[in-house]
Parts: sequence; C-alpha cells; structure tokens
Amino acid sequence: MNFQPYTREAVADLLRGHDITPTHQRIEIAFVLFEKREHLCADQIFALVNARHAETSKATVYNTLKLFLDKRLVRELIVDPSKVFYDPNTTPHHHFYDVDSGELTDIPADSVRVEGLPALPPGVVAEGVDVIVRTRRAS
Amino acid sequence: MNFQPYTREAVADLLRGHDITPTHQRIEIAFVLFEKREHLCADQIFALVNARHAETSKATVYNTLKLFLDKRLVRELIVDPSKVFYDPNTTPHHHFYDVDSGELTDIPADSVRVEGLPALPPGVVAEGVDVIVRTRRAS
DNA sequence: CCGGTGAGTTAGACAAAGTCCAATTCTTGT
DNA sequence: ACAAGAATTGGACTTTGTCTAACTCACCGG
Ligand SMILES: [Mn+2]
Ligand SMILES: [Mn+2]
Ligand SMILES: [Zn+2]
Ligand SMILES: [Zn+2]
Repeated sequence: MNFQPYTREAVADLLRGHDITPTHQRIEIAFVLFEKREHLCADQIFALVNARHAETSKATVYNTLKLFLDKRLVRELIVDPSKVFYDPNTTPHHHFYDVDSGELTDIPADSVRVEGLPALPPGVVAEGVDVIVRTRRAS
Repeated sequence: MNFQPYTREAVADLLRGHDITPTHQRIEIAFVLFEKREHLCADQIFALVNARHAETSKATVYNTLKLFLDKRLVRELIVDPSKVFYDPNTTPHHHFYDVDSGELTDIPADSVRVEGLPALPPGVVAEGVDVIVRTRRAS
C-alpha cells in the first residue's frame, strides 16, 4: 500500500481495504496525507482539509487519525514534545529529526541494521524499533 | 557523573560542577532525580519534591528542568505523546518503551550497534541517535 | 551590620494539543 | 423510503507547559 492514490475513488478503495467505511471526511483526510506523503500533525491536517471550504471538525480529525492508526493506515511519530506527527508510510523506516527546524526526513530501513538488542522481558512482544537521529545546524 | 549522590551536599557539588548555582529548590529537584535514577516527568517531580512540605512551584520545576537540560545534567525523552520524561542518565543508552504501561527501561548502549545510517545532509550535525523499542504485552 | 543589586522563585493567567459529550446528521440494509 | 446504527459536530473541558510581573533571597560593598 505504498502507492499514490490520486483520485478520491482510489482513496476510498484504500480505506475499504483497511476495513474503514469511507466517509466524505475520512476520504479528505486520507487524501491530504497520501497526496503529500509528508509527516503532518493534526492541526496541519485540519487546516489542509478545511482550506477551500470548512468540511471537517477538529473532533473528526482526531477521531479519524486514531482510527487510521488503529487500522494501520498511518503510523504515529513521537519526536516533538508538543505534537504528534502522522506518517503515511507504514513500511519500516527511520527518521532524521532536525531539532532546530522540526523537520522530519525518512531514512530507508533496508540500509540500517540495529544489532545487539537484548532479549525482551518475558510476556512482552516488540511492536517496532524506531531509530531517530536528532540533528542540528552545524555550530 | 554516573554516581549516586546521597547527600544534599553531594548534589550541590554535582550542580556546581555543571555551572549551576545550587539553590534549595534545584537541590531538591536534582536529589529526587538522582536518588531514584528513574525516568520521571515534570508533574511526578513536582509531586515528589512537594511530598513533605510545599517547597517548589510548578514554574520552578519547569525552569529548573530546562536549565538541567541545557547544562547537560539530565536528558529529555520524547516517547509519550502527552508528556516529556527526564532521564538522569546522560551517558548514551537506549530504551524499551511499553506502550501499554508507559514504562521505560534502559538498554545499555555498549551492546547495541546501529549500522548503515546514511550520511547527514550538509550543514547539519548529529546530536544523538535514539533507539526506542516499542513493546506491548504478548497477545 | 545594612542597603542595593541581580539572580531565582512564585502565583496565577494564558496557550496549545487533545478529549469528551450529547445532539445531530449520514450511511446502509431491508 | 425507513429504521437503526455509525459517524460527525460544536463547544466545554483537561492536561501539559509557558509567560509575566511581583516578590524573595543570597551576596557584596561600604
Ligand atoms: Mn504527568
Ligand atoms: Mn500539549
Ligand atoms: Zn517517515
Ligand atoms: Zn534512560
């Protein structure tokens, strides 16, 4: 599911494929995320979706992002202390995070190897391994 | 500076070593962090410092944590979408993060190798590499 | 001592991100 | 077309963190 759905119908199909009933609001939100393929936070999505005409409430943006997360249509990035970013790329990959600008850049997973991690405590299972390289402008 | 300062005087010395004027409030906050050596968030620190007698305001807790961060006495962990954790261990290491319980556990850095990271964009320098293994209770 | 100066602390107002709820509006199946 | 459940909504609310102007305290020179 790493394609670029250009039309609303393609987005609706993508949603159905993830067991999400495609409503007008959900289609617009998914369209914004998959059109840009950028790391966006809730209020950017809210602004983009409502740029032309007011169509979607704040509550629905948050409800929908939580649903997308649950259905594995997007993934959550916790790197900024004040807001969550949503990543339309759910394939394993890592990130550069520029602490000055707040900019997030993808690092493809295939080149990176993380070795020597200790065994997990019993009764616990790994959900994912995130590598975040914090960067800043050279002194 | 990975020792356990048991006395207020030892904490004061630790602060002076980091160019921090040791005030009563700063000593109490550092004492709580270095006594427990746990990952604590601001309001836990606020509660612990004020457990016996009210001694320190919310503003001072936040001011002080920012100062400690700046002076590299503690490090910040961005892992929970709703609050920042402060880590008294500033030596390089990584973390397990249990998404169910919110619990953070250290992973010593020496065993872990991260290989194959791409070169940094020009004009940018790495500040650190964080590896976070998200875990949850087995199905 | 004592008064001045600057650093540190404080209460409380404020801001931003996110949650919750009851009322309303869609969607879907029949 | 209709009923029933699902989704959406405005707005109140909560939580985390920031800001500011007043106050306090430690320290120093006289
Ligand atoms: Mn808390
Ligand atoms: Mn917040
Ligand atoms: Zn990404
Ligand atoms: Zn740690």
